[in-house]
Amino acid sequence: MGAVPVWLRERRSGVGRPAERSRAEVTAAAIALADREGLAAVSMRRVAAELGTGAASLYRYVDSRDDLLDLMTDEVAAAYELPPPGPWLPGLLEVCRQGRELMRRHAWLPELVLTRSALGPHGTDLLEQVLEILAGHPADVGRKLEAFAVMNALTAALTLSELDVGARQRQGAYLAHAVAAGRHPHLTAALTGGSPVPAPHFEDTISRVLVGLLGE
Amino acid sequence: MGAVPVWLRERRSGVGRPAERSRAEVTAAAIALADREGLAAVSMRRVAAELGTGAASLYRYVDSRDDLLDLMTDEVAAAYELPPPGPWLPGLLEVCRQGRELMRRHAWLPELVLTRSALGPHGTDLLEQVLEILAGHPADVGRKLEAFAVMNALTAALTLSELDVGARQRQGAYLAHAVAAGRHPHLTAALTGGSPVPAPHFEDTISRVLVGLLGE
DNA sequence: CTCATTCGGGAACGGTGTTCGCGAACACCG
DNA sequence: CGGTGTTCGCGAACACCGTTCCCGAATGAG
Repeated sequence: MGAVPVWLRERRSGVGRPAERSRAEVTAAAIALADREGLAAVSMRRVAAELGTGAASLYRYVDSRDDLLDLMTDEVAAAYELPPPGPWLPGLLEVCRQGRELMRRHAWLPELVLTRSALGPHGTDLLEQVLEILAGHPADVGRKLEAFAVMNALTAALTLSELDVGARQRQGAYLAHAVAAGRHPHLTAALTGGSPVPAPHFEDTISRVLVGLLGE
Repeated sequence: MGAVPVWLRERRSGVGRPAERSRAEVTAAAIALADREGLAAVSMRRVAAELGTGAASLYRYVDSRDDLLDLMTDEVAAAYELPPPGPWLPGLLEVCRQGRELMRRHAWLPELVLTRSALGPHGTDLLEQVLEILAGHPADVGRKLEAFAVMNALTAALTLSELDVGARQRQGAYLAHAVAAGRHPHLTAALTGGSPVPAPHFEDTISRVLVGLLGE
C-alpha cells in the first residue's frame, strides 16, 4: 500500500458486522460540507458530525483525509455530460465549459484539481472520452495526454482566480501602489490606458491554447 | 485591513524597542525550512525554532501564516535574471524556463503559485519585464496580462506534476487497473501502443501555448 | 451457541494557528 | 538623570486538527 490509490482499496465484505454507512455517503457528506463552508471546514470531525457519528469511524471507509479529498474530486467528475461525437475543438471546449461550471458550483474543486491531480474512475472515464474526441486527430499519444492535463489545469487555474475575489482585491491594491510608485512604466501604461482592462473570455482563451497545442 | 496585502503593511519605525529580527530574516528561515522538509513543515513553531525564538514572536513580523507564504513566494521571484531585449517568444520562453528552474530548486513553490497567486514587489517587477518584452506586440492589454497568468500557472502545473512522483505512481496504478478492466478502448490503445508514451518537452509545450495565445 | 471478524467510536497523543497579556528594552523629553 | 510612551519577545492558553488505540457491540457462519 502507498502507491495504490483509494479506488483500488475497496471494501472487502462477507463476514463480520456490516457497515452502517458507505464510502459514497461519507463522500457526499464531505462534498455538502465543502460546498457550504469551504474546503478548510472539511475536517474528519466535521464530516463525521455531518453524519452523526464519531471521527474515528470514518477511518473504516477511508485511510486518510487526503483519500477523502480524492474521492470528492472524482465524485464531482461523475457529473460531466459528455458531448456527442463531432469535431474535436468544439468537443474539448464543451468539456472545459462543463468543467468550469462544475468548479463554479463547487468552489473548492479548483484547488484540489491543481494540487492533487488524482484520476479516479470518473476522471478516467473523462479521459477516455477526451481520447475518443481526439481519435481522428493526428497528434501522437503523448501530446493528447498532455492536452488533457493542460485543459484541466488551465480550467482550474482560470476558474480559481475568477472565484477568488479576495485575492483579486489584494492584487489590485498592490498594483495600484506599484503604479503610484512610478517605477513600472509598462505596467502603468497598461493599467491606466483608457478604459478598464478588457478581460478575455474563458472559452476564447482555452480555445487558443488548445489550437496552439494540437494545431488547427 | 484585509484587502491590503502584506507588502503594504510595512513596519513603521522610530520609537519603541527595536526588533531583533527582520521580515526578510523570517522569510529566509521559512524558505530554508521548506526547502529542507517541505511546505507542510513550515509551521509558525518550526520557523520560530529555526530562528531560536518563540512562535508568538513571528506575529510581530507577519500577520498570519498565509502572509508568510506570500512573502516566501515573492522572495523567490527575486531570483529571476531577466533576459535582454529581443523577440518576444524567446523572451517569454526564457522567463518560463527560469520559473521552472526556480520551482525545481524550491519544490514547494508550484503549490503556492497555483493556489495563491499573490503579486508582491518582485512578482510585479517580473510582470513589468514581461510587459516590456511584449511592448511591441499588437495584442491588447487584457490578453497580455492573461498570457502572464497562463504562463505562470502552466509552468507551475507542469513542474508540479513533474516533481510529484508519488502522484504519478498512484495514477499509473489506477490507469493500469482501468486498462485491465477493459472498458476504456481508447485509453488502452493509447497506453499499450508500442513504445512507452513519448512525453512532450516543457519548452515545446509552453511555446505552443504562447503562440496559440498571442499569435505567431 | 460459539466464534472469528468487522464496525463504532470515546479517549488520547502530538501537533497546529492564533491571541492574550506581561515584563523587558529602547528613544525621546523634561 | 528619571520618567514615559511605545514597541518587542514570548510563555501560556484556546480551540482546533489528523490519526491511532482499543474495547464493546454487532453480525454471519459453522
